[in-house]
Amino acid sequence: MRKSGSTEVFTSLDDFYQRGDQVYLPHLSVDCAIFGFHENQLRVLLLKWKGGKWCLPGGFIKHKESVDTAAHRILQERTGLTDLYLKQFYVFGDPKREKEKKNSPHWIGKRFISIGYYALVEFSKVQPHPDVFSEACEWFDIDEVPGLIYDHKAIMMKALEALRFDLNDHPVGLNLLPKKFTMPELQRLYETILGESIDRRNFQKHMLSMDILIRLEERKTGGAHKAPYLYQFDKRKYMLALRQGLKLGW
Amino acid sequence: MRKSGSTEVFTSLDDFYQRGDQVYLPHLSVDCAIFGFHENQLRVLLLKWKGGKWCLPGGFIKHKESVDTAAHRILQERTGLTDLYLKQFYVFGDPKREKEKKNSPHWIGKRFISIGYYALVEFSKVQPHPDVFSEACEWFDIDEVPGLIYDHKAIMMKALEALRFDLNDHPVGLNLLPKKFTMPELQRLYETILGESIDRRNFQKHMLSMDILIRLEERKTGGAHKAPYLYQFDKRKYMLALRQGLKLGW
DNA sequence: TCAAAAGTGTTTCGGATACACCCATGA
DNA sequence: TCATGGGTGTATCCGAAACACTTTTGA
Repeated sequence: MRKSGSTEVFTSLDDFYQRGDQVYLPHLSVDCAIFGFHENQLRVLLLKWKGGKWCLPGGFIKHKESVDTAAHRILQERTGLTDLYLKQFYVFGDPKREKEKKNSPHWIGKRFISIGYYALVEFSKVQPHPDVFSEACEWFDIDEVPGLIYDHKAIMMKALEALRFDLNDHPVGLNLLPKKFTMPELQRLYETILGESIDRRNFQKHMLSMDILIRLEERKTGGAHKAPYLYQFDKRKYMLALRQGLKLGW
Repeated sequence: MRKSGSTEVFTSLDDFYQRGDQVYLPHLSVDCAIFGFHENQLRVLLLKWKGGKWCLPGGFIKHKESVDTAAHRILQERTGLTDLYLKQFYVFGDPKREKEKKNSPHWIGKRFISIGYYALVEFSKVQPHPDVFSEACEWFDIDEVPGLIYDHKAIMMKALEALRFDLNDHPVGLNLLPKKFTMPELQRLYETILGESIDRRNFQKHMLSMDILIRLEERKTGGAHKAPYLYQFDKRKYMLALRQGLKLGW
């Protein structure tokens, strides 16, 4: 029993069921929608239960641990990343939210209130790791998500909504894109998150006018057509602009 | 022991300390910043502990109760209002957030994670009720708030920030103002929430252009100067506009 | 009668939108 | 050579911001 870190302190899965409440706060969980961007598509990382259904990666909060720290710890176990952008967006507190749950005597069979986070990760840096309850950990295109357990579909949709809402005043591009990217790639990111298409020329003009991008000498070669320039964010100016309340996004 | 409803099931304060965890979820609380608008000032409702310090009204979640329901129940006990606008805005989950707390053997002495809500109420309809722990319940001008226990000041500031952020796409005016109000009153509301002054003429033009206000025949008499018109919101159009994602506020 | 607040304009300006043209590349 | 995608530039429009004048009221 050492597949992931979350149950390190336990000797077996059964032990986890029995003694989990000595380590974790009861009735509280953290669920995360991990977003990545790959091949011009917004994606979300899901786990497959040994039962069969898919779910969002999640975990529990240790007795003396901050909720944010718990979320970071849980995500690190799933993605291998220590430094990812994480944002708490909602609490799901309906006592009936876990439809399929059987009221077992274990602490884990009780009612849980879930704190929802979304994470933005650089797709290529992620190494998906299933946890002890899961047989798979895979990326899904945002509009090809299968049925999920409990209210996880609702949680995911709310996360997406929050992301959409945050697009203009949070470092979304900075955290979803690789260091170097092209203008069209940046545009696709905005388009998939917003779910609408944007005029190519106006988008470029707008982005450049914000003075947060650095155009590199290189161009992205290998494409079938004219080679686009590569850009990277001017992280200092980017963060400064955000702090000043400037609307970045579209 | 029947000053408020929150401890109805208990026979005494001591009983509440002893058996509280049989009724409420452990480690979880709800704290509310209740906002009102009176005499052209944004105000917040605070409780005074029998110890002496002020705090935000709060409470706990029953075992089979939804978190939203708990927040409504708690607020009703403080304000007497059954129908108020309530929004969950953040979870405060730092294990060190309750500085002054002594680690007592009671459930209530343990570490608590607090779910923050803000409420918008019509000032005149509120009848402040202290709870069993409190000797007073009073309105404070938003920038004259005294020192608060734990991290309640931070919670209040975050609530205010959330309110500011929500101003454009949530029914803020509708819930803070009385049925009938004048255009200058509406403007003061926006100005105090945003913390900036707005051109009188542009504000009026803008508000009227959104087609969510009904001008009444009456005017507000008694003032020292020219009598302003009274308005009320066209609730149907207001809500429709919100649902369509129209930016209402300023 | 006058200061202060309220109602109703007009002018101006900038950012968003729409659209046209040229360039590079692989099929 | 040509279809496709990428880079750059210009005209237009609309809403926001700036600003002027009149009206009402109690002191």
